Amino acid sequence: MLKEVIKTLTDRQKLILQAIVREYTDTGAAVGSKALTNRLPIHVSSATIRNEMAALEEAGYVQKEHTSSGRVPSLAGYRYYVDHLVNDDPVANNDIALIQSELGGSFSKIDEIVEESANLLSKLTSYTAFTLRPEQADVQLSGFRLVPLGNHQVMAILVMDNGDVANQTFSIPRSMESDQLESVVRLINDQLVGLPLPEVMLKLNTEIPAQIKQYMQTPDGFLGLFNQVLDQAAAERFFVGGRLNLLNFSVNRDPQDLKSLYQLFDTSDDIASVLSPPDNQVRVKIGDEIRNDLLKDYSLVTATYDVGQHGRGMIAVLGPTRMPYSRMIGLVGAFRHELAAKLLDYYRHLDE
Amino acid sequence: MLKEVIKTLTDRQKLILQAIVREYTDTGAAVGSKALTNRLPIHVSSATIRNEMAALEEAGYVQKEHTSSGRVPSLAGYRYYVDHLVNDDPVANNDIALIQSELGGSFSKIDEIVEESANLLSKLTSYTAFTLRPEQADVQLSGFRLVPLGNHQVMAILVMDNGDVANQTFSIPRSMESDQLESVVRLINDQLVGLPLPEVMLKLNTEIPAQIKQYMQTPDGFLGLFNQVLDQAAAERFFVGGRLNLLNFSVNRDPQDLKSLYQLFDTSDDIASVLSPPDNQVRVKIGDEIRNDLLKDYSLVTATYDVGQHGRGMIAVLGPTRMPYSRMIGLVGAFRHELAAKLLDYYRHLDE
DNA sequence: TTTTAGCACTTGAGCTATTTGAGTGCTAAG
DNA sequence: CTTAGCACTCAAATAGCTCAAGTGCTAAAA
Repeated sequence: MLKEVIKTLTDRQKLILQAIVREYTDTGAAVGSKALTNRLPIHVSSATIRNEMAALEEAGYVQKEHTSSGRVPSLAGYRYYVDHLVNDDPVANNDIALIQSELGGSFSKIDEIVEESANLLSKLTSYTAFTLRPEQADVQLSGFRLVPLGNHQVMAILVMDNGDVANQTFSIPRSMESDQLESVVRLINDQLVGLPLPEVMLKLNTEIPAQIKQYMQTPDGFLGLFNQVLDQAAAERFFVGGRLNLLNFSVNRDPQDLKSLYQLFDTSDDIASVLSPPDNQVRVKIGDEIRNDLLKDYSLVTATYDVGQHGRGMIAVLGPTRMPYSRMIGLVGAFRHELAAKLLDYYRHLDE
Repeated sequence: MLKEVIKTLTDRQKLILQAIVREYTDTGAAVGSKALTNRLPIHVSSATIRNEMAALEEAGYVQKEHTSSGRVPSLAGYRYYVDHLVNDDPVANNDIALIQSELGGSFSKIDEIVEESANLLSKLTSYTAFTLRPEQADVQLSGFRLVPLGNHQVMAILVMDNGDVANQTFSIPRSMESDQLESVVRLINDQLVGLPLPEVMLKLNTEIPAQIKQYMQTPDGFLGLFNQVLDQAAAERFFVGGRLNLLNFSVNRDPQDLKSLYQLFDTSDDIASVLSPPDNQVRVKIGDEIRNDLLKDYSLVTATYDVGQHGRGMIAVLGPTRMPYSRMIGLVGAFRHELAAKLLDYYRHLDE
């Protein structure tokens, strides 16, 4: 993709573009030259502003809704604003306080913390928020249990070395003896426990089936179960908060589109791919930069958060292109910081 | 509540009311006397129909949107239609086929079947569907396990005699010894296993705390956990399918109302109380008969389904008051039948 | 050369007729 | 009891008008 030529703007043009974006994201109405005279730190007449606006329009940063309307920022205008003109508003103190108090409670799983983060972030922004739990590249299977529950029901439990637990109940053939089960547990413990997950998956599809046949006639079901449990654990990485807020900032949209959007939220693989690039900053994607047709009228503020050896997660806020970017960027930045701190704290308690 | 006086209608008035309801639920537009002349099995002039319509309006079964508009059924009109004028349309063959094929797969839990039913029912109707899993009045706690997972993590597993399993992981104090845990398990098994759930809850709040104190300094957390697991199992009784379909038949509604509705769906206790009376028929509640302000512009078609000794569940469809009642009643009737059959089949496999 | 005042022009939003069509109630004749 | 006929009503669509906010351009002022 060719990088757009960035027109050089004079300082005054920058001030005007900044004022247009601020005013428009605040009010939602196209902004005219007269209205701007009051909002600018410098004193110039509306005629001068009109001239500058014409230049900004020429450069592609603002556009008109119709011949005699005020100007509205274009996607390029937002982009320029976000790249060069946002000011670092300090995050409101009570926002920080709210984050700390809501994340301050005691949680019994990281997933709960990450899920609650999605809700909290959507509450703070009034938009829709996404969170991805930290992914540890080298997580290992650290324990395997089969617990007979009676009635030919058995619960399989997988424990990971990062504290994650996955479980699933299933039925076993009536013909199966309990010492057969024990043999299977021993086999799994010998062969798979202590290995990183990708290796576990690999072995499950190569060596293990042959060995397990000694104890079970039809190991396929049992092995499928294993995959299922691991998949399920993987699926729970992704959380959405404030789904319904989408209704607030998507007025006048075809209900069919809304449905598609909600379906997109529910297919975590798809949406995750849309999200953050893995660099360590707050990032803003505007309109079609999101590279998803359904989201081309929205903006996305994303950031990773770093939990040291336990990997990195991601948080994101989806809102209208005319969102107050300064506030959002500040908020997401603060949030990622608080969340990382909370999770580090959580892991510290777990390990000690 | 006083029973409304039901005006006696002539046969011709019944035909006209029936035609009005049909036409209106089909098209959504108020229906006039002229349009009806073609839709009626008898031949009368529009003037006659006008006279009859005036009588129906007098009786409260239809109303006008404004002085010179056609007629629209009133809630009482729908009620009369549902009570006396629906015809038993045979359910479409491919609807039945679809139900059977979607429910035909193999499921590992009844909850999955009941949840899938909610989705399927919403798909069939294009409305929003609710399902409640069968409740067995006298379900007993049939097993209790504590599985140490390492790292001071323990998983508690409760098994019910109807095959339900609930589980939760939690952390224990580092000071706790494994023989203490074993004692607790023994205590629970001796005192609680084999009892019906309500009694389990009772004892947990009376005798048990004192006894458990022998092994644990602070049993509160542990007992709270127990409640939590049981609550969680209870919360999973209730499923919603086709939430988003609400958007289709709630156009022009305040987004705030929609949010309240979705919140209502998520508080299963509230919504469950709104649903079916426990008689063994397909029931229709129209508008304010639902006795919930948020739902007063909707209709609800509910039915119980009977799984013999394993109790009864419930299914329901929520749609606009102008829904095609004949089709809905037929469909819900067929669905409850198929679902009951599937569950009986499931339990038969489980018990054998 | 840059800024500004002034002015003619454009446009959507809001308002007020006006028309049209679907529908009603009523009356009087069949 | 039914129906044709007619005067009447009302929402929805259409057209015309005004108003406010905005623009671009020109020529004078700085």
